[in-house]
Amino acid sequence: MKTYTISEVAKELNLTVYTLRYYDKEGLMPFVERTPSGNRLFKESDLSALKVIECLKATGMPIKEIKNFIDWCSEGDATLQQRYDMFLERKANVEAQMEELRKTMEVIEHKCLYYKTALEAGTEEIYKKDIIEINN
Amino acid sequence: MKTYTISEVAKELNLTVYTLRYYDKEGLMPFVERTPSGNRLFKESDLSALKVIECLKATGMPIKEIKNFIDWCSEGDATLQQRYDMFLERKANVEAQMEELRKTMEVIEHKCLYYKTALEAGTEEIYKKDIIEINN
DNA sequence: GCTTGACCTAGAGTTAACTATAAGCCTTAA
DNA sequence: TTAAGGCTTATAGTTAACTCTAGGTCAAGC
Repeated sequence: MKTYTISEVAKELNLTVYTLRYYDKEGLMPFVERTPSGNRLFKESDLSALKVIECLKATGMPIKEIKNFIDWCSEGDATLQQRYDMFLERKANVEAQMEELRKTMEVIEHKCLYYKTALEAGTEEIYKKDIIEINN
Repeated sequence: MKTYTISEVAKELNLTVYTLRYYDKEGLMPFVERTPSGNRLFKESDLSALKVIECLKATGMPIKEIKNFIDWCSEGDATLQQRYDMFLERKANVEAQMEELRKTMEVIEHKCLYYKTALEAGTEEIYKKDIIEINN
């Protein structure tokens, strides 16, 4: 069975070895085994789990909450409902973030137009008396 | 002309007065005037500018870079191109964030399904030998 | 056998973005 | 005229998520 060293995993997941050790210290990787001399030995399934952790991080979840999830995973079937609820909550959260980004994008695009027009005119003075722009 | 105190602005923009003073200290609000006794006095146009600042923050722009933009604004027409370029860059950045969120959402939705199925079965053992899940 | 390089831990340092405190100044209502 | 409430500054503290350093172990190649 193929295994990986910490620096291979770091490369693969675009993280640093510092970050991986930090995650371990925070209890995010209780599943990673060691060689007889104490080096971390990552399995394929550990890589998968780390990808899920990265995904949860991408939703904006703080590490302490990710740790709760990992703990639930270790507890087995008894925590299936909590974990399901957590992912539903994450889903709602990501939807809200997307909506916020869409609104942000609207303003940014408006500004792009604003500056495009100003650049063509050579000045933004044209907007200074423009009530519409003032409300943006 | 209607003006606002710092706490009115904080309420309006869902920020704290601490945050507003911090922004001021960081040079994000050189336009805000003062009363004779030294209190900040916000105009409508200051609120608009703060909303643009909030928008830039929502794109993930660090405060120091927002300060650069504010400085450019003070320098007038000579910096129109820089400001335009900056907004184009922000736009690309937000698009990338949206794409990343979409990918994240796919994984989260997959996980929601996973747990829904596991809950219905009462166990996640059904997945333990499932090669497909291991690669997620 | 000894050097090199990758790994280990514990713990200190960094950074961004707040968040709070202390001490003090105006204005206003009792 | 004095007490309260909202403002001011300077500065210290907090938090999350790293990021780095020091000092050490271990396995492989010369």
